[in-house]
Amino acid sequence: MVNMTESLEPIKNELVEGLSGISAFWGFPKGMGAIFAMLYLAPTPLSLDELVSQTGLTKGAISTNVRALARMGLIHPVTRLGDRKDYYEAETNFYRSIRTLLMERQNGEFARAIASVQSVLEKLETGAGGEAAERAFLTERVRALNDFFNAIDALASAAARLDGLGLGTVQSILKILK
Amino acid sequence: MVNMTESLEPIKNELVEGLSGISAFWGFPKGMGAIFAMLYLAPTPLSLDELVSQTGLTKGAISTNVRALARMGLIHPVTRLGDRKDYYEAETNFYRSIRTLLMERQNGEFARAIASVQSVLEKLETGAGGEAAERAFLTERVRALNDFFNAIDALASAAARLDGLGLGTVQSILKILK
DNA sequence: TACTACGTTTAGAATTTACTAAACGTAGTA
DNA sequence: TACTACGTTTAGTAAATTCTAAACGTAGTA
Repeated sequence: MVNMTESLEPIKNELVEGLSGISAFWGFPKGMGAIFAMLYLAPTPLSLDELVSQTGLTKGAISTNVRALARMGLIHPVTRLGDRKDYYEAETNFYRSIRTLLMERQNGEFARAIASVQSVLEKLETGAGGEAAERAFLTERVRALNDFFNAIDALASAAARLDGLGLGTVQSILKILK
Repeated sequence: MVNMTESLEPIKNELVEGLSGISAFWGFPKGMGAIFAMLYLAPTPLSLDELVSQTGLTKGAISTNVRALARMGLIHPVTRLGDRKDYYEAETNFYRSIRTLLMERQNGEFARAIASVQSVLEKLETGAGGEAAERAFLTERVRALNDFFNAIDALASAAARLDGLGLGTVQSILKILK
């Protein structure tokens, strides 16, 4: 008799390709999406070598992408006593990952960008000079932008703190507010 | 006497660079961020040629990026009677833009990716074959993923419908839920 | 010490991206 | 009709990205 387990392979592959596409859409490497998908669909943590054989990427690529995914909190390293291999498992709480990603902004390029908005706002609010009406207009616009970033941040924090925000929760929020 | 209005220029430039950085961080062209920033800081709609002179990009680049920004709902074309030029102004409700961007997914690559998750879920729920335990595991994981996408979508809809979701609103939500 | 089994880093290739410069299409105007 | 003023498209280019292949570093083991 044929091993019936095999009938799930094509379904897995379909999802791997789907997540690769989503990854690419958001500007991440396609391989990164594939790696995450493999881990997300694996019932048990996978080693780097298992990822190599299942994704077709080389060790180097896996190594790099896996580190990036871990920095974003989308996967977690797992070490086993007496086993030199590193294993990885997928984070299943996506909201927590979003939060991690937003925290990550405290370093790097994104951080300086956000900080620059904040700093521009302060300069506009405290400084003098420039034509009054234009200054007021700019201040208002920059303030709105700054508020937006803060709101997103707060919302992501909230979602992570609630350990996820299901469809039901979102619908409750809607009901309360409308 | 020197024109004092000029003292606002460096502040504008700082923000333009900040938004360019944010744009790049999210995987969009830097120039796209710059164009949006110019429009967002302009008290009145700007023409394509004004954008050319203010950003230093060429007409072609502006034309392309402006179209992409409009598709995402981050800017809007403005036409004036008896004026052949096209003008553009920035959308100031960012939540509405997010919503537009998520609607945009109904075409293109992202659409097919999201649809594939949905379709995989259906196959898993209705189909047979494969080992029972593994099938159950996969179904659960894919269902969680699908729920996540739906929740994000619902939340973005809500925010757009409320015409924005300020810091205050987010804090109210938090209070209610915690 | 040498050997093995790992993960990481590097050099370079292939691909993709984001732009420029210039040709092009088109709608209004004389 | 030709002319002008615009936006769009195209061909080509420079730079960045993402990978491969292979060298490398290192920690355990004999």
